[in-house]
Amino acid sequence: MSTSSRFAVAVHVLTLMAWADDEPLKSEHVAESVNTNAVVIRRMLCELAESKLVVSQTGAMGGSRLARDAEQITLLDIYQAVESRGVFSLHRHPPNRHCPVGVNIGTVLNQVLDEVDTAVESVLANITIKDVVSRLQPCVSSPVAKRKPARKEQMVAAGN
Amino acid sequence: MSTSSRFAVAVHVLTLMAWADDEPLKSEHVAESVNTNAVVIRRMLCELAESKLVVSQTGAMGGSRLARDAEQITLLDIYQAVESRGVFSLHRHPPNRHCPVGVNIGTVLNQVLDEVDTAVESVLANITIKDVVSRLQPCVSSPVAKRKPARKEQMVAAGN
DNA sequence: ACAACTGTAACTATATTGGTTACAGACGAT
DNA sequence: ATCGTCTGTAACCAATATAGTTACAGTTGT
Repeated sequence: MSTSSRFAVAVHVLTLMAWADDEPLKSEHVAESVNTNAVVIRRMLCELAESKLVVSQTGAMGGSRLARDAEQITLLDIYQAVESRGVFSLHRHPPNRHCPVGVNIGTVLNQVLDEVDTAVESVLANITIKDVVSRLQPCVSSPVAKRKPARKEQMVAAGN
Repeated sequence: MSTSSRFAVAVHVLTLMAWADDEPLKSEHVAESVNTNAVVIRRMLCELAESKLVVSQTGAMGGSRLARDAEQITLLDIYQAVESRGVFSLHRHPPNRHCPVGVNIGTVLNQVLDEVDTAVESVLANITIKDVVSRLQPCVSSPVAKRKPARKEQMVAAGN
């Protein structure tokens, strides 16, 4: 479904800043860790700045850092800053309103999608960037991700 | 994030079949209700058939119907049949493994994404197609969807 | 045999994301 | 003051996923 890694990248970026502990990071440096182009990072930093999660400084010796403590930034804050829509979408074109199912399915689907969004949000609201940093340290020796088999396996650090 | 309406359409399709109560539906007829092309529907019906949610019959007087009772089909079944990946994706290219954050962020992110997937799945597992059909009837007079303001508003039955 | 269906291939169209180059403007250091 | 180092942003192109369309082979009831 989601073809976008925006959330993953945004969490990565803010984690780097928490790790750097208030020292401003250059977009070029962040891009190296994320393994992408610095402009992609700067675009994302602008969105994060609009949501008051980071502050950036232009000019020489500039860079970006967290706008507040790492334990005051939840993954929900990040999610809302960089992912504009909910988890699912409705029909591209509205269904046939002359069909008894078509005319009302949208209302029911919206109720369901709301339940889903709420569930996702409550998971994300309970994890802070500080939590992510803490979870980072214990796994120095297990560089490969493990996830439920149901999900198409996603490797990290694979060939680089 | 999700640019896909596959889940919404699949729920719509199976709801139609539950509504039709075992009478086989033609793809052309389903497409009319969904407001799309019959081939799009047939493609999706093939996926749903592979997951044993519907059965189709070729030839004259053919069509598709539910493979089992509407209360035995959950939205999780549908989700797993038509949406291949989890809610979020990891980085497109693996992060820099020479960075202390980059080398381990994938592991931590996968843990988080698993939590999210699990939350979504447990919501969907508790709603059946029969539930959707029941929720359909009471809303004959409120054709416009209402969702949480956080989500970009999605209208149904808008201009058709 | 014929008409009415599904299954499927082969396209095209559309949208979103990511990557790249280029450059204006901010700012610290000298 | 000006120079080098940054961010912010516009304007592209590339890659990917989904949706829509036409066409047709194969299946089946009548």
